[in-house]
Amino acid sequence: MATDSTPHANRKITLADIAAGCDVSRATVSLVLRGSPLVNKLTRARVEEELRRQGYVYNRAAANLRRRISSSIALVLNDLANPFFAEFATGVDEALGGAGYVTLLGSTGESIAREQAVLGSLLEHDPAGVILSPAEGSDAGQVLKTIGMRTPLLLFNRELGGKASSDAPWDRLMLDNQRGARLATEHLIALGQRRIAFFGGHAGSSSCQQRHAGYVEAMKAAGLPIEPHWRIECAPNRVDAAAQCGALFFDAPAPTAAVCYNDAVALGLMLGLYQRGIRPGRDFAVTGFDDIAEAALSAPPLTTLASMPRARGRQAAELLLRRLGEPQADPQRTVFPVQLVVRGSSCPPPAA
Amino acid sequence: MATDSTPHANRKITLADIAAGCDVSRATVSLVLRGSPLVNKLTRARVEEELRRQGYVYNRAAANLRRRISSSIALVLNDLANPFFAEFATGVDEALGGAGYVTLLGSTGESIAREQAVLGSLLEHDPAGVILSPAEGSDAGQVLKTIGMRTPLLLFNRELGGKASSDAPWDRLMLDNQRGARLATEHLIALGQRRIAFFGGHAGSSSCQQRHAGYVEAMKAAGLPIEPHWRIECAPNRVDAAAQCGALFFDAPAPTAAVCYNDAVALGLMLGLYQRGIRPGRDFAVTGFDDIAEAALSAPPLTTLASMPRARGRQAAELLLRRLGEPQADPQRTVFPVQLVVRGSSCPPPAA
DNA sequence: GACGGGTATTGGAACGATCAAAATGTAGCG
DNA sequence: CGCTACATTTTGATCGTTCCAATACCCGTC
Repeated sequence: MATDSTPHANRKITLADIAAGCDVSRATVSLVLRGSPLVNKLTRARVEEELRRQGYVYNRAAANLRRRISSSIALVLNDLANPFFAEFATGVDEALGGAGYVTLLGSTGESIAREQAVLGSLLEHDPAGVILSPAEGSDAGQVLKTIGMRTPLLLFNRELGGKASSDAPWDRLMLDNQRGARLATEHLIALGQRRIAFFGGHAGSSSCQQRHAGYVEAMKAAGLPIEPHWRIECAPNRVDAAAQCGALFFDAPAPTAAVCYNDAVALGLMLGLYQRGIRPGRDFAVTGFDDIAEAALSAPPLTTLASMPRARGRQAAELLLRRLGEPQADPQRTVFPVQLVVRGSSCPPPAA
Repeated sequence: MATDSTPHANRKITLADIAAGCDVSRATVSLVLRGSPLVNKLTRARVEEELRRQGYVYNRAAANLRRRISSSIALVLNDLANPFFAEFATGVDEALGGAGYVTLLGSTGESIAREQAVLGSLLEHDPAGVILSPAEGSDAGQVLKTIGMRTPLLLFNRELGGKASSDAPWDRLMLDNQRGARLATEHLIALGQRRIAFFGGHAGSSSCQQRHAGYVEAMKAAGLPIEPHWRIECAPNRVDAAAQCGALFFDAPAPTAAVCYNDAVALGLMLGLYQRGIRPGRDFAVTGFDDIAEAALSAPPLTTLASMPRARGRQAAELLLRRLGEPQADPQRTVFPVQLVVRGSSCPPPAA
């Protein structure tokens, strides 16, 4: 069915081939490709026919080299397998694709070494900008050194360590972690909870610190005590959270509610609670963070904070694209106000 | 802290800059960069120092242009937000990164039009190959036309419509859908189930057809009847599955078990069952397909078929890389034998 | 002191596109 | 007929890298 009048040379078709094929210069073909009004209608038709006939595909790399521009954006994520980031990536790709950019993907798996390697490798492809959700413990100096000053960086989700935030030469898109955790904690307090734990995450990560700070803020404002053993660390995934569940109950007084670092942790904790015969949403209140798809569908459905990752992805892309337009403007910090979504997993304490 | 002895010109550093900086030719610098044994130790040291001093970054696009090779692979997925594909993408990126390739990402959101657009756009960046999990209803002729004969294609997860499979000039990596669904159905039958529905997915998709065929095969082999209203279609996501749950019980005889198109559907169905007061894993048996992370953590945990998407991603990358090495070899079809994972959601029928 | 044989280095032409400037052709007009 | 005005097309240099052939140099030998 394909129009294969041309024998299959094992070489790629270039402008020169088209030019030769319909007896014009390379420049004219180039003008046709870019829809310039300078070319004669008849010529354009002839050239377009020849393009189709030979099955020409544009070589954007060559064009970009000459024009000294770039049409790709690097997207580097600490954990693509996490649905939150998968949604985010989808949003980024949507928005970038719409603007004619291509997404160079890199996943670091929370490894700083891989982050460096991936950034270095992607930068060799000369992206117009970088969207980075850094690995835990990633350092500003390191990142700045490999990215350089020329390529705009948009930082998502986490701050980088080691350098004062104020003079960082990049834009940021963050979630309002502190306020979110405060809202969740206040919600539990309003339900009558008094012994509330903060569960999950690593104390080293900036988002975890912020969420914990929000929790502390709400507890203090309500005049409630905070026991040291109500702070349990664990890796931000279900499996580790389920495993660490027991730690909540080693010492008295045991908590009757937990503000969790994120949804993955909250879902894992609920599983752990079930395994000990404790019913989340009835005997023990749980809140999450992120509002991933399964939060609404767990049993009980999870009270959490919605950050709308796909929309954040689009937003990140738009922020970066705007930055490309005005490279000199001051670095900008955007904070998205997460929203509390109340569902069945939060409940009053069991009648003592 | 950065070694900024060079004033910040607003131009990128090139080979020529380095060459000028330490008084050698561009060719020599190029040799140093590629670790050629031809250059003198002393010269090499001088050049390397200068590279560091000026903060040179390699321009792979320019090099690829000259060498007429490519160092990127396009990865086009029908639904990146689905954890199954997110895991797959992670695996692909892992393996490609390890082999020095960069991943060009594209997500189509199950739209054929977007698939065409995305493929076209990515191809302009001249990838060495393409890994494609096609959108539902995507047509072989169309895809072949935009990809052309030159760029190797690895098809994942779904077949393309419209062209005979046998003469398709691309490799494929598929899951053994039919056998998987047969295993699940046989498992339910062995538990004593007799009225088993096939729930979810679109009848148009090849994977759905294959899974349904496996179900039919097992039912027929056991001599069990299949009622037409035991085949419920729905979009392959939780929300639609939960909404369609009721359709299972419109007509008698109602099923007491369901083989679901995939895990997302199974989890949605379980939610729908709960909402009608039916307890999955006790009153009604459910099986899924994919073994996504949350399958093990739902309540009850989901009996399903493990396909290990991250490993499949690595495998897909390896298959494509091997193909790049030997472009002339015959197209290859690889089928991964999924494994049945028995968990709590499958149970005998309630004692009639 | 011309010659052979390493070792190290280099100039200049590619790769496939774009851009600026120059070159065509074609009419109109005094 | 010569001149400008306009529309269309072409020439040749260029982007940053690699390849190829050529060269420069050093050392030892006849």
